[in-house]
Amino acid sequence: MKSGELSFTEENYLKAIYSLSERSVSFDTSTNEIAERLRTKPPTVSDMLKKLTAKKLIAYEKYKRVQLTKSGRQIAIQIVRKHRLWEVFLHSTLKFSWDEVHEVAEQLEHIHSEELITRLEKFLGYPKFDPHGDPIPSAEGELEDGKRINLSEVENGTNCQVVGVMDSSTPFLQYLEQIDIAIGTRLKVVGKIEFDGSMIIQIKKKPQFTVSKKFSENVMVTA
Amino acid sequence: MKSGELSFTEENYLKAIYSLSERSVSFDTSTNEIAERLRTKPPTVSDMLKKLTAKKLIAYEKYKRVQLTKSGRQIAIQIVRKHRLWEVFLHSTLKFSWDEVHEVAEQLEHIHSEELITRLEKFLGYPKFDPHGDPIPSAEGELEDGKRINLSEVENGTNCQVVGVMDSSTPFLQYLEQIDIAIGTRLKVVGKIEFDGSMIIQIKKKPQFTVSKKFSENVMVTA
DNA sequence: AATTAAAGTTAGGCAAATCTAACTGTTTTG
DNA sequence: CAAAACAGTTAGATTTGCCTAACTTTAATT
Repeated sequence: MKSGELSFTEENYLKAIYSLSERSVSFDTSTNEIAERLRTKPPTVSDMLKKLTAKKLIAYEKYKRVQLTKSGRQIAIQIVRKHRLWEVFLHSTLKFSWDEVHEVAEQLEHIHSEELITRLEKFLGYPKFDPHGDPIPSAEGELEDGKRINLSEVENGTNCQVVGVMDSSTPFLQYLEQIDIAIGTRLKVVGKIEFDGSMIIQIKKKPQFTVSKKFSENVMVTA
Repeated sequence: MKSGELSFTEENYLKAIYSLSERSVSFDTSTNEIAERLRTKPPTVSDMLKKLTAKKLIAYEKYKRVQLTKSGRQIAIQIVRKHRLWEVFLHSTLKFSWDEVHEVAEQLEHIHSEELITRLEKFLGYPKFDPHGDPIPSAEGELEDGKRINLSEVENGTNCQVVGVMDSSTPFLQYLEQIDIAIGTRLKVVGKIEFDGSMIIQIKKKPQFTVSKKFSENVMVTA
């Protein structure tokens, strides 16, 4: 391991602390939560927290809750970025299904090479969201949270990108597949029908088609 | 690490033993050679050799030389396979140069996922050689050593794939680039000129062109 | 063949990451 | 508010991979 680089394990701790903190009001988390997330035991976490404190990656005092420092968060975000870019690669390029990508991405996210990620991102066409619809941080760590809105709220003539669904029933997913819409699909709203809220949509240069209000209300997009 | 899976370190030892053995007449290697290859010290190697012996991955007796067992070699070959497929990915897909791919592939080769390699190989179009012209073992561990011959020896009307060069001077490499020939390029010999040994070549559906005998003698291909 | 040189192995130790068992602090609650 | 429950830490052991120093075996050389 090159000097300055973190170990696989340290990176996993930062990632866990990051994601647990994000889910909390006070942007912090606890020893036990981390232990549970990483399927390890609290004493192990206690040890690591001391180590990460020494490296100034977390702000932590005995018996208190844990928060990432600015540099700790920066590193965590870079790992998330790598994880999500690899997920896009696995899904879009290698045709893994949505649910198969995570495990492998967990390994790939720890590959150390700036250049690799830069080129991978370029190859993938600078995607903004992973196959689960979660946003991909930029190289600078910016989390563009292009507010996710309902397709039904998109204005006429606007381009948007599909980032998730509200309904994950089989019929709905099959319908999506049939009309060739998936996470990441970019589409344009070319018309709306006042009468019943139907929408006319265009994908790339394919023929336009119409979807119902019920449909568009179940698709999440970002501008 | 899932049970049965080898650690990063163990995999590196097998790979080192494999490549050092291949280069020897008796298909074996020594403690010191391994230590040097892995930039570690002989006692460390001694320890690991005991461990690998216990796992029946190597045939080894104290103070004697080391050989891989059948299963050890099988595993080593799979690692080589992964390494070379990743090299192709880095070079062909992500446009890394020939000399940049190795370091990153050293990390990627240890990702554990059969499915990943299966899909990666398919995506890459089942390449037979890596960017350095070394053969890629099949999923079954077969090392197709489609004898590398001189392009000048290829018969009229035969398809072949470029696997290496004899000359690596800048002018030659620049010429290769200019006429769009790289490692992995598939081409067809469509004619030969008796007079001076020139060759008429076709790549995919591009226009045919002629190369000199001096040129074709410096290109290695496989049938 | 005896001695030196080299190759290889033990012994003992260290650091990282993990565990269990026992202890200490904090929180909840009757 | 005291006691139980929970959360968190320390202590001490284990495993893996690595090291140096000292020893042993094999090989080379005079």
